[in-house]
Amino acid sequence: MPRTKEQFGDMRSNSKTIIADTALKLFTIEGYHTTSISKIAQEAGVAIGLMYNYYKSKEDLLVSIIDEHLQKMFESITRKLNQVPENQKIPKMIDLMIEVIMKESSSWKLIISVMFQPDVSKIANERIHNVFNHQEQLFEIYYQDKGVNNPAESAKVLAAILHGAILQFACS
Amino acid sequence: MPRTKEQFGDMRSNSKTIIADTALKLFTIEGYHTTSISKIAQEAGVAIGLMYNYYKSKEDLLVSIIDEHLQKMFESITRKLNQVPENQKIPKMIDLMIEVIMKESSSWKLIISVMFQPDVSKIANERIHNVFNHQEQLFEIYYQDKGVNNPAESAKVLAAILHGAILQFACS
Amino acid sequence: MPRTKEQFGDMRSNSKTIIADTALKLFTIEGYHTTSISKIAQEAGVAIGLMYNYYKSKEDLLVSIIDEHLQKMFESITRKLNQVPENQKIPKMIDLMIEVIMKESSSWKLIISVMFQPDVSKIANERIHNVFNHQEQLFEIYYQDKGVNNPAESAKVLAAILHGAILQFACS
Amino acid sequence: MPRTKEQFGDMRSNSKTIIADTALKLFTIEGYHTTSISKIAQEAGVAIGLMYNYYKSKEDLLVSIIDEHLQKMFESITRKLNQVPENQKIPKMIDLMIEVIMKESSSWKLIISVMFQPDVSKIANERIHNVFNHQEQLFEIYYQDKGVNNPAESAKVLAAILHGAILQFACS
DNA sequence: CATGAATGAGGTTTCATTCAT
DNA sequence: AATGAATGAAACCTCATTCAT
Repeated sequence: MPRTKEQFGDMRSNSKTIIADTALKLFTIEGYHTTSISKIAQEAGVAIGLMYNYYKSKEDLLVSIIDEHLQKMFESITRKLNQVPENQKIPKMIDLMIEVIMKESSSWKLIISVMFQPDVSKIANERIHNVFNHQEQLFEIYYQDKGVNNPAESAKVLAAILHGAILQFACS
Repeated sequence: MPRTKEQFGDMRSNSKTIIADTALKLFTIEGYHTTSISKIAQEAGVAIGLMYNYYKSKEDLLVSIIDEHLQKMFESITRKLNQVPENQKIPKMIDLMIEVIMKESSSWKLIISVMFQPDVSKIANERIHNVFNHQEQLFEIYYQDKGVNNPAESAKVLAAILHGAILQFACS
Repeated sequence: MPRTKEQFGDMRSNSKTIIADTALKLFTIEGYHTTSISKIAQEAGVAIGLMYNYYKSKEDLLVSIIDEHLQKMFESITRKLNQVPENQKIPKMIDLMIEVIMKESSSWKLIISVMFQPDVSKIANERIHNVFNHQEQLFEIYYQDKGVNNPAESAKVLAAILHGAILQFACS
Repeated sequence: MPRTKEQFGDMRSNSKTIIADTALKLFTIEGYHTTSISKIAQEAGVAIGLMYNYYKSKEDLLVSIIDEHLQKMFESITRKLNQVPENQKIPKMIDLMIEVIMKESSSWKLIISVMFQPDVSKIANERIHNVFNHQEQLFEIYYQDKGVNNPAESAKVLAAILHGAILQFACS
């Protein structure tokens, strides 16, 4: 009698999580290039080939991990921001970001480090920079609405401070 | 007429310099792992094997480049600090560091990026962190001498600010 | 009500037939090596593992398909040849072969292509060549009985023409 | 003292020839997919990686071998056809083709077999079919010039006979 | 009989390093 | 000092096959 759809779904979900978590850990500690697929498999206690049931390639694994974390963070933040009055959204957003980052610092260390590793993965790199650029734009709109003198410049400064702080934290 | 010893030395130092400069450029733009020795050789216009006349390995090349730049910076800074009264040495040091970094930003981008790339080279990584830790200690001594309340903490903060600024600059 | 033995047999034969037909189609279009078991299963709408209920291996699947078609052809031909006077058997055989091949050209394209693919399967390859060699021997006996001068040579020529024609047809 | 350009050129040429010849032999005997790169290297007496100094990939190796042989054949044929009166060019061309094929039968076995192996390499396959289609067009022009009734049809028949003959020969 | 996640041998490919000249 | 062909370990990746349910 074959397993049910649900049982198979659970198996997949479990394996995928184990692999992604192990990869995240090793990428963070050892770095992306020096972490081999077989090392991940060994550490995760699965066969080498299993990763390829869930991810197209090593790069796809990295990008997926990063995407998932970025998405999770922004989902959670966006949800919480709904209950905040318009003119306090940006300060609150900064608070929330730092909160999220502190709660899941290990995965964030990876994300931060990828930002400074041009050779890790151009794709992953672009994703992250897009996110940060997008944030700067949000800041600019915020400053425009507030009638600040030079919103673009102010947004740049705010983004620099925020991202600098994240960075300082993640690398401590 | 046979070449003089100096001319040989020049040639050597010439090829060596070209290789090191090319490597620095490529490491910074493309990253350490994605820059192959043959790419460096091609870009530098020399044979693949030539690098191994000057450096033991690819890692040694990286470490040497970094060491050289760190050393050059601290030599230059130390020299200039001799003419500065004791109690202004730290502020002056910070000025000088930023000045040096701005003048040779491309090499500093590499150094910074290596700091965040655990997989590039443990050795290079350690060197750099040693330098930054050493600097923190200097700050601590400075604050002790000044009779500041909590010199260790103050040194940490100063170092964080300085290194954060360097980082912000290097990654802009 | 429990299923009868026959119903089970039908189901088995159903899945088996679907798998074999799908495999034949894909092997012909895409080639043997580039057609994966999972592709066949997907296309056939069954689980990957099911194939192994019916066939020992991928190679066995191929050999079985080929064997089945060869056997079916010769059974059908032999049956029809019984009603033919002895001295017309060979010409009739040729007619029948061409008829069969034209009726099931797609499967024959596979068989032909396997003949020219040493790397597909040594076993399958040998089977097919045996069949063709066997046919040549039949021709030789036929020519001997007819008192032809050089029966071996004539048989070879006849076989070459026939098989050349089959080939030309199958690859058009 | 480094080797001269010429010495290096000879080395390259020798290695490339050894690899291509060995590959041709193995592809013909064992087939493309069942011949591994390491088998070729071993048989050729060189390191596994050497092939990649000369060819981009295994497929590129195959395509290059085929291209080279097709080109060599048509060059040689075209050269010889220059000295033949216009209205005898096609018959002469057929003679020459058969001559060339008989002289280098082993490489032609590979080419023929690739024609019937859709999974070997779509690229190689297309190249070969282009050549044969081109030839059919030449035949058509020839028949047009001769004022034959149905030149397209006649060309198709002539091509079929010629290529059938080549095939019969190559697979004997 | 049917399922598909899991396995791992074996393939292709890369590239730091060596070495004869 | 300089050359670049040759090496081969080790990486990534594929896919036929197994097996628990």
